[in-house]
Amino acid sequence: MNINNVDIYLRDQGIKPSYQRKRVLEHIIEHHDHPTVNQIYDALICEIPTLSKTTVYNTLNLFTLKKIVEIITIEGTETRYDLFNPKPHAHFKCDKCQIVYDIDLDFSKIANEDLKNYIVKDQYIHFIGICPSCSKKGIVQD
Amino acid sequence: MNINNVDIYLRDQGIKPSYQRKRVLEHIIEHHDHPTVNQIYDALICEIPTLSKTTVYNTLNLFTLKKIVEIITIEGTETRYDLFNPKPHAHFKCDKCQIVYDIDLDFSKIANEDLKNYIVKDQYIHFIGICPSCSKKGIVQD
DNA sequence: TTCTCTGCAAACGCTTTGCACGGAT
DNA sequence: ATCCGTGCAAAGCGTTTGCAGAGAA
Repeated sequence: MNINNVDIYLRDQGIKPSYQRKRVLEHIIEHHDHPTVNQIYDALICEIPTLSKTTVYNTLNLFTLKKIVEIITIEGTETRYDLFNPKPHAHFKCDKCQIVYDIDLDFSKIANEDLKNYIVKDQYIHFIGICPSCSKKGIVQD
Repeated sequence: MNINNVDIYLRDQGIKPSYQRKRVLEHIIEHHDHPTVNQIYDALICEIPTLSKTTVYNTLNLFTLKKIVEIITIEGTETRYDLFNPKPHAHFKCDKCQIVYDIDLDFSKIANEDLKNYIVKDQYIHFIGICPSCSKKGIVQD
């Protein structure tokens, strides 16, 4: 997604562009690693010393409601966020570097016989393993 | 999976077949709806009034470690359990009846170009929607 | 003034941990 | 007597809620 002006973009979505909201959105735009609430909080607390986690939660819940971001559930314990992406795609989480990558993947190809009587509203695919960057580094798989 | 004698099966896995452990395993064998810890606890508390949730957690963690059961993460908040199934398959959760179904699905078909440099260790697919039983009942999709 | 965003503190739900009792070997 | 499974109570962790004060319109 291309958001040139965070201020105008938020206003267009009917959201008051407070400093905190703009910084959270900017962080998600600039970091494609699908950060958790804690990662966003830790990254912003330096420049916004008064920031509270509640505000990060409030903001992300608001953004999710407005379909600005989407929730990615990979491990049960951690809720990760990414810019909303209407294009079908999967996620890959690297065991080593913990980064979550987007993978282009056409879900329609996997629609099969066993699903034909089900009405599918949403579909989620994720992979766990070693990413190209980590396997190139020769880090041994355990 | 076919487990005729829970007692012998647990012993074969190197697990002492206590009454609680046998009942938890039997519940999972008899219920293919991928129950949560609470569902298992609620189902067993009637016949085992002294049962504690800690024991259910202990037992399921032990079973997971021994690859007797596996964890299914669909919504972030709820950890569901099923008998370990080495055969590749996906899950479908019905929005209406909340039941989680197994779907036969060959993951190899979705291995694609964008994944070719990734070393995939695990793969998870799940769908959300309306199951055949609920859509037959004419329950309207919202 | 009025509205609403922020952020502290407390509550909440799920899961794990510490520990003592009791049953099995 | 030793080992280990159980279950209570408390702690831990991520997230939500209640609420008062600050700031914007």
